[in-house]
Amino acid sequence: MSAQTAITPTRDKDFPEWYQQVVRAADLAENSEVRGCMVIKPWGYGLWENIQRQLDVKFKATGHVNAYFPLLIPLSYLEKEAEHAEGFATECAVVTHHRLEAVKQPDGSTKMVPTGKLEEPFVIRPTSETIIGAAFARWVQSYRDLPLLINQWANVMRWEMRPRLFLRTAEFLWQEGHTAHETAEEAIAETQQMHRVYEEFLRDHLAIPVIPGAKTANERFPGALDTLTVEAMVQDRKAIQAGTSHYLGQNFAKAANIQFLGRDNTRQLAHTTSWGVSTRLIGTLIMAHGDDDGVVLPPRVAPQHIVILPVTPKEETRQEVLDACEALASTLRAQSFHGEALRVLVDKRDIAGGSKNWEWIKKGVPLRVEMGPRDIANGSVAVCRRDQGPKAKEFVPKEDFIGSVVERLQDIQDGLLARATAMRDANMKALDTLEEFQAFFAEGAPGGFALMHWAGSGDDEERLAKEMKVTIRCIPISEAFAEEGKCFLTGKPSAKRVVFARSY
RNA sequence: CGGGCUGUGGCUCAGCCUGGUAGAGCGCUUCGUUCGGGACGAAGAGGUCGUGGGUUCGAAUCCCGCCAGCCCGACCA
Repeated sequence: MSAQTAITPTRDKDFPEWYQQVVRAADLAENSEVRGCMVIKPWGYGLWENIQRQLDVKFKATGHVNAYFPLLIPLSYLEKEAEHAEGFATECAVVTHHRLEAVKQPDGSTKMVPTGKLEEPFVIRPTSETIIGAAFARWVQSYRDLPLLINQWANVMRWEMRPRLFLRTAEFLWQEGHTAHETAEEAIAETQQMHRVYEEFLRDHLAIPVIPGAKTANERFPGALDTLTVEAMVQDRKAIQAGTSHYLGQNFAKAANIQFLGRDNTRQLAHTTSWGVSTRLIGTLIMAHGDDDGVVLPPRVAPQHIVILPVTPKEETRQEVLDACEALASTLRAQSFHGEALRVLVDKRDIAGGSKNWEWIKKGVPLRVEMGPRDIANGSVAVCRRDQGPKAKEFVPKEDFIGSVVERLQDIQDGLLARATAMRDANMKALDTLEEFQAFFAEGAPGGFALMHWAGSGDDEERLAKEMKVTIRCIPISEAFAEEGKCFLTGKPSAKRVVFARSY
């Protein structure tokens, strides 16, 4: 009965299957009866709430405010920006009716039949550029109305062919920032600022190192002039786009007619941006830090920082132990970690201690604290860290633990980032020739991020994507990638290396 | 939208070829023994066998339609 690892198969054996098992074992989410749509369970949603709250603080700190726009977009709005419309056309859910009629069947059952066909169908938003653009057009009259810095927390729907929990679902939760500016320079600066916010959030909150960079024209958001991305590497060495920030130029302003009277008394089009991250961050988090015993959560976003497990071997001392655990929890909750009160749960459920312990291992709680009669007598607690083995346990004086708990959490947070960074760096290589490139991504090879000199065309890029399933993840912003060289495919001069990888 | 596969208690699946009216493991409930620990034993609850039709005395099992899901391609946060 005792398995080596809590999750089978292990990451090495079958990474995609491991991922699915982890999502289930950690009780994060499940597939629903609606195709491609997931039920996010409390543990997974708690994670999202923390991500949401902490990002929201950063958005507010950079001058943005939240608003909410309709779920349904008039079909005609999507026809205004051709490139954008084409980009999303194949994955739109369309609302065509507005009422149902109950029709009695011969067998006595009732069938609901849609009636009330709509003159103009609505599209369930795949993203909200068009409808927010329409609002912006009403709100902006003068350069004095700019910039307009709006964010929306919402659900969107993209009828994906192949859904996977958190990574690609038909409906998903996200935030979409939409801003309008007087000048291109300001809009570009905004795009870059939010790109940095994402980079920092991934690094400091999710403990995931990313490579910030720009997408190539092929990979750009439909309708954007420039798409910035933060690319993370997860444990199967594939890349995942964790956040994007788009400079939209005047394309959407033109489509939505966002005009204003400028300082020089001329009518001008606004310069807009949009930027977003989604529940995909949770999938990224799982794949970046998870191990063969389940999820490993960075303390900053964990729904619970600490779970206290009362050890109650004897009925006589049971109440005493529970009281002591509650008292410890209260003491801990008075402390804070990065400005948030410590989240501490006392798991009083009357189930076998071992399975209870394993449940929290699988859920990835950063610290587990056991306290039983012996600990109370000794004034100690048993502390287990999720970033160490499931059996690793340290007995420490209770007062010492209380005094060091914040430090311990930060140590776990830092350790996860260090581990993820080491993993990424170990699988990132600068290569120079086509042969090296092919060997790097050959079947059976470990793969990873290949840093290549590139001066090829969009068609060259597409061919590589088709033939080798490898794409340019980004053209890094960092000067660390800058150096003179020759394109590995065309031999043309190149001033910077780009990141090639397989991706999610 | 093309190619392959699958739909059986909460979960994973067996049974289908060779029709006779439903099984296992896990999970769940109760009791007992354990218990700093993903325990053991016993008893028990739980199933229109995706759906509609056909063949048959009789269908989870054979035939046809439909629906849903999974995997492989094109698309994607």
